[in-house]
Amino acid sequence: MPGSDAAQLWKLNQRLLTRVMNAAAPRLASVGLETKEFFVLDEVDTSRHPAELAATLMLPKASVTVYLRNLVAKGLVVRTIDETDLRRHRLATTDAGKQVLRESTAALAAEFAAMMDRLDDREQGEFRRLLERLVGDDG
Amino acid sequence: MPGSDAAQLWKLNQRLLTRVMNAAAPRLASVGLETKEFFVLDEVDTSRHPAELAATLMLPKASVTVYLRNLVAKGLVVRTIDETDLRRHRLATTDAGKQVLRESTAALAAEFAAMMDRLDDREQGEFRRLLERLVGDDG
DNA sequence: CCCGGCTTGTACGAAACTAAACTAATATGA
DNA sequence: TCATATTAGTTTAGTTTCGTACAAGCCGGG
Repeated sequence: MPGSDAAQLWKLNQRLLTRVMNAAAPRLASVGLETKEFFVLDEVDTSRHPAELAATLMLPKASVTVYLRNLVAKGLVVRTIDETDLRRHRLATTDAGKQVLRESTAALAAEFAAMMDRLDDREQGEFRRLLERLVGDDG
Repeated sequence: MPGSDAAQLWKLNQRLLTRVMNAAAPRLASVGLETKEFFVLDEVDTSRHPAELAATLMLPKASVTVYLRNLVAKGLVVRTIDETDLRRHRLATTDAGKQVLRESTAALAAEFAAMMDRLDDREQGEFRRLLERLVGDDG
């Protein structure tokens, strides 16, 4: 229950998340996405440019560059120069990207739901509230 | 609503997990462990041989080989032949390994606690309860 | 205006990871 | 019994990911 139990809990949490992603990978592949690409694509319309995206997803900038290059090559994302800051790339999903994102999100819904079904609606709401507090602000 | 909400919960949880592990990495490094090595070392005395360990941690066998080689080189783990099945390597942590494991577990728990400080006592209890439900029995 | 200091995205070489092939030992079964 | 299939662990070769350095652009103080 004291400190070491927290580590145990975290270890199990890690395993749970890994298991879900492993289960989801084939479904993502069927719509042509790698797992990391999915997370990047999913975040594109929220985080407007690569640096912000890297910060949000806690990935190195260099890695984000690679994933974006792939997504652009697949025609799922477009890059344009930000006229207010010429260093920045404004990012946006294409229609095809939105479509793929919808499909992949739907494909994953089953996996996520199966994991979260251990909690009832109220608990899921509470869990979400606490998570947002913990993750919030980037801290 | 349930599906996409579950996905949202998944993402938040994932982000939190990554942040805690990133925060813990320097502390683990100070006792001479990489993050992945920590997970392997932690599992050595539970899963007796590499194949089982790979299955439990959901890592490829080849990766486990590498991590174990490093842990053995550091004197934290010993490999012996299993006399009942000569293909198998029996694994065990050394005293030094146990010591490092205690220290690194404490370090991880400390990071966990630091993260939880954003919540008050009641919320911390609730969060842990929900997390335990979620990962319980490991599913 | 312009010079240092900061930020943005990318490129490149190195490190980490993994899929597949390989060696060795055990199990199966005709 | 002994060929065949299966399992354990490692090695190898190819890919992915990352740390560092860099060019380009922004910003603030003189």
